[in-house]
Amino acid sequence: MDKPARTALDRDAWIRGAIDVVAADGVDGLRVEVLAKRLGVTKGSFYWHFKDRRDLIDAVLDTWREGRIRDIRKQTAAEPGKELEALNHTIDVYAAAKNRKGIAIEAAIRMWARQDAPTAAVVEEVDATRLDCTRALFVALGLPEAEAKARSVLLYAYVFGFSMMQCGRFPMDPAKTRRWITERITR
Amino acid sequence: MDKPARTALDRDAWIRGAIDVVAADGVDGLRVEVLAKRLGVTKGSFYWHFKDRRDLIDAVLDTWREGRIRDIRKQTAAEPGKELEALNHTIDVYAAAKNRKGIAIEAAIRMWARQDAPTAAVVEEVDATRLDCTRALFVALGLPEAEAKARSVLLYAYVFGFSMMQCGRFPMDPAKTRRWITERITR
DNA sequence: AGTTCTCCATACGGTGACGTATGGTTGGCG
DNA sequence: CGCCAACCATACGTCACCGTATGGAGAACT
Repeated sequence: MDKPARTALDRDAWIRGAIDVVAADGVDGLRVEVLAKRLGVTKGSFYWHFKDRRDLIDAVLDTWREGRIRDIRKQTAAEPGKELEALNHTIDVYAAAKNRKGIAIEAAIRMWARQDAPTAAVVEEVDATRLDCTRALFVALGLPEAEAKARSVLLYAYVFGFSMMQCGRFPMDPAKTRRWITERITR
Repeated sequence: MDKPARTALDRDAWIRGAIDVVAADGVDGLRVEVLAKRLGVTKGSFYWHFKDRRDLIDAVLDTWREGRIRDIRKQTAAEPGKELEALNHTIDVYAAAKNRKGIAIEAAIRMWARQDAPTAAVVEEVDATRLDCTRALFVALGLPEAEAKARSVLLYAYVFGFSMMQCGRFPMDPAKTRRWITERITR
């Protein structure tokens, strides 16, 4: 009889801690011994749960990918006839940048993806899913395929670029500006 | 008589090499001994030209800041009456992403800015300049101040977000899509 | 009660990188 | 010719981190 319950939980604790570190210092800043100290244990624990540092990074990546895909699916879910609300909601949620940690993780993983091909594939998958979800909403609104695609690209590039720009400073642009931009993208 | 000509040139060679490394591996990947090997010399040379690693990073940052500010000024320069062309040209140049290395450097420095306050200030300055240059073009086109600002934010966020998205893959969107988006932003 | 399995601590060797100290080479100049 | 300054190589001590080997401590099972 295997009882991986506690083991699985501890592995997840490592992954959660790793995600915090990645958000703060990037993937390069993710060091086994440093993370161990943060968690109040030693390397001995780590190398029981993980094969090596790369194994942890892959686990972080997997967790991130599934979380992001589940999230975009949830945010863009819309009952028939409420697609416009869903789009506005999506822009609001993602461009609001209320979630600083999420943005930091996104930036870190994207940076890491430049050097690591498997990570690049994960990022590409997340991007494709996000583009597809919003594109589907525009299509449901009756727009032709080409325009729906163009609008989804604009939406995503804006939201993403915008969140990347304000790395640390306060919003800097009034709600009025955001409203104008949202209108411009969705209508 | 001081003859800093050759000295200054060699220091610049180090900076140029450092920029290449930053583009490829990020600021964290910028290591003194590794860069020295790349340049065919040893650390001895480095510590003659620079105080320490931080000194090199600051020099890279300075070079980047001045280059980016000069570039956006150049790209957005427009004779009276040709502001729309200038805007289209700007979007084309920056979103075309023909310059992969430039994008990589931008991403790396932005990532680094999350951990380093002085760098964050530099990034902020570049952002502000870029936003201001495009905003001025919209104002020259007769748009009210608020809308000019909103459009410049949309333009910049799009261009920047777009270039960040395709980290490695081929364009993926037809010229037609880009045209539609450009129209949407500028008119 | 003894054994086994899970989980973690400790100790070790190895590597890569930082910054310093010091010596050598070259070119210009008195 | 001899000297000095610019420029670089070599050698050194130090540190952070990786991954492994090994030894427990405690729960769980028999």
